[in-house]
Amino acid sequence: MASEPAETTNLAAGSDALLPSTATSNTRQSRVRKREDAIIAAGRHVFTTHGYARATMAMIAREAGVADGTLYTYFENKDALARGVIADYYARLTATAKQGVDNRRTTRTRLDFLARHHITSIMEERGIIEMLPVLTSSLSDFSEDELYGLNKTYVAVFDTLIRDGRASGDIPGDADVAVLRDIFFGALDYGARSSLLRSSRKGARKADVTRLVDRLVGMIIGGGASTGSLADRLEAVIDRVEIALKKVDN
Amino acid sequence: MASEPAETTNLAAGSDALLPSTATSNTRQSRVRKREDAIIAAGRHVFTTHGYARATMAMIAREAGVADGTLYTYFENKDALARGVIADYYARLTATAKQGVDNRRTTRTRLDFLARHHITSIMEERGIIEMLPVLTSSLSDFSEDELYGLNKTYVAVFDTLIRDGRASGDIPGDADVAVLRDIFFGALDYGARSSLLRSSRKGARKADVTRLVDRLVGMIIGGGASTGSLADRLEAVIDRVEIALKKVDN
DNA sequence: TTTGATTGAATTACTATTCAGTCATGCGCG
DNA sequence: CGCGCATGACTGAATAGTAATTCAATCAAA
Repeated sequence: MASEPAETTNLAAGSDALLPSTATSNTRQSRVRKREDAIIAAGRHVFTTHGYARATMAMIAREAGVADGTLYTYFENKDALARGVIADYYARLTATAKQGVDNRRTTRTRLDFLARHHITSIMEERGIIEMLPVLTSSLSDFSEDELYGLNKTYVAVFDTLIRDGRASGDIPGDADVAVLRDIFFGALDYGARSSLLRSSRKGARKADVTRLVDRLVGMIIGGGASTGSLADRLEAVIDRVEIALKKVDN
Repeated sequence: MASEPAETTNLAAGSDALLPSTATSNTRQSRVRKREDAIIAAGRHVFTTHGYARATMAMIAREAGVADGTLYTYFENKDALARGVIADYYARLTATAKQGVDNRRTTRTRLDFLARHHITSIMEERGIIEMLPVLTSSLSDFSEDELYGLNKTYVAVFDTLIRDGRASGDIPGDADVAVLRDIFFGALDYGARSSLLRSSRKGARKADVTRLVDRLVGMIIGGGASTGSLADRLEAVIDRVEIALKKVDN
């Protein structure tokens, strides 16, 4: 946990974002914080493997090494605990995404990184994301929910990337950023799910990811798979005419 | 329910796919079937509005107009009932998708229809789809699950469309169909969710859908988002030529 | 009359949550 | 310096509420 390669994509556990992480400190405060971390880590694991409904407070307590009741001094209830887990997840996801993007130069490598980073994280902790609908349903004013804000902050990394890419001329077109966002994250989320279902071997999954990311990035950077030059499109049209004419011959 | 416009996109309720629907028949068999339909309809409504966890068997029974215990003569348990609802949903979704595609000529209009059809259905009955993760988690061999098969049959409509489009030269490139599928359905699912959260007005949501679908179809067909270009006009001409040729064939 | 569907009150299971009691820490005071 | 108390953390058995599920009794069609 101490010497983390700065460039890695995965979201190692534990939220040591704040405080100077004095590993030796043993004050009351620090122990409380450690415990909170342990509970969140346990929650992440249990929720990820069992899903919100099947996960029980008892499981989480046991895994965190505390009594059932202790959970309630840290989180008001199961719902709040799950939200805590998600908040921690988003915090790490956003931080590593930002960092990775800042470390690259070109729009293409940045986009490529962000795509891989997202789909990889999703695949590793799919269960976390799947709790979102359960927690937010029956919430008419979702825009006031903290989770909405966390997600917004996260996707802002993408939005900024697109705007910068446009400003520098790397990304053609002027489609609504929201549309590109839907396509980008939607494809990655769906791709993560289907790859996990389809391929059991890790190597196969990696290939799935590469294929999808390459195509997706190409579509966004290239303004469409076949850049849509007039000549290209005319050629496609000519092909169709020829095929149609063939029918006439028969 | 009797005189349904053939061209509509929405998935009217009730699964009258099979049997000649003798509205007057009053045999034991027919009443049993009617009751099953009522239960599925009630389940669909309750699950959609409350989500799997908050929906109770009592609610569904009340809404279906039967006693709690009756549900168990039709479905083994809550899980099976939810699966029944999903199966019915997929059956209708697939049927209307196929029908709509078959009713159009060009690859572009077919793809456009399929995209709108999908996102519209999702937006209307989002809760149904969100039950999937809950029901399938803890299922290591998902590929053996019936729901997997239903989904596969549904997306096959897209796969066929892409292959046909390629054969006729409408769709350039030779990227893995699975990749296009991830992008297509992923973007639509994600777009449905974010539009529902973002826009409360129905008109705004409609605009969201149009923007996303146009862009997405453009990306796959390769035409880009631009409209009214020379190429578009040529394509329109070709459509007319093809239709004219059909008439010649007859 | 038989047979299968239907009923809904009773049962069962499960778990989130509470709380009275225990414990440990760190601080103030002798 | 060391002692004991006040404070807050921690414990886990008991509670409480919720629904899923069962089943003996009833009903209605064939």
